[in-house]
Amino acid sequence: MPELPEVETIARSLAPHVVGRRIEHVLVREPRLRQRIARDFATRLQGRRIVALGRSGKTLVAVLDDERRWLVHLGMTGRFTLRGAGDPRRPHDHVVVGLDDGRRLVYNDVRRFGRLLVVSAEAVAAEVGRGLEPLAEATRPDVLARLARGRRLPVKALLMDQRLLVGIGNIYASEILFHAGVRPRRRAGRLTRAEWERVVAAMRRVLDDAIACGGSSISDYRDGFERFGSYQQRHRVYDRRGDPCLACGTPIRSAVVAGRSTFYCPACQR
DNA sequence: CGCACCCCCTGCCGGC
DNA sequence: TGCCGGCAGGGGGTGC
Repeated sequence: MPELPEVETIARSLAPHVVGRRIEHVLVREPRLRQRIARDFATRLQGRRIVALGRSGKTLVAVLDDERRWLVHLGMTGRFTLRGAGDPRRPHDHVVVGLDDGRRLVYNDVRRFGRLLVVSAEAVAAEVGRGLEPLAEATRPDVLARLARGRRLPVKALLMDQRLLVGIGNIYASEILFHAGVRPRRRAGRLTRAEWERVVAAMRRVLDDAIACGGSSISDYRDGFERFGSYQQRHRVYDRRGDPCLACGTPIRSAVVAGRSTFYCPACQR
């Protein structure tokens, strides 16, 4: 579930509280995530100080004082939250990281699709992918048009391909294409220059607005202090099948595109 | 190359 | 009320 805006919100909510803190103990209660947590995971964190907390694509990146990076990918249902010293343990708390102020960073994940690892700075790109950041200046319409040239896959699949563009998942792909007025099944290589301009503008606007709203809380997502986001209230198409388009009143349609449920307005999007 | 499937795992919801 | 199938925001793999 957590896409770029949710991961960004978690990083921003936690950074002021964890940057500068030293990791005093690490408890891996359940290592069997999608990728098993490495045996030396705890050792690599133990005693380190957190010098920065940010995001790359959908991955949380904590910079450690030995230059290594602690990467946290939340999968579908992962939560990464800060708890007080006395807070009780909860079901699906898989990793607990105790800080030197007595608080704990907790990785909780019902479905265990997440991923936690500690790698060297140089290895980060290989682990999180080398795709373009949607909000970076360099991610311009002509750049996406070039990546899409000659490709027959649906534009929605291209937006979600983390090898090309990082951070956009199933919710925001549908929302971005609505704002751009482009149907999700359009062949990526056949979008016009003007359409790429609209897609890039929509991408920035939707992701910026979603970050400003603290992300979308559909069911599991909460920020680093378990607060809800509110961007779900601004969704124009996601999970609105059959409801009237907020722009023109036409019922929103759904379809499966690239294996994922997809929502669009047949009138506003062409 | 693109996609249709399968997998990972648990919880929830709607239908019967 | 209770059971069961289908579905869920993530990614990765295989085979056609």
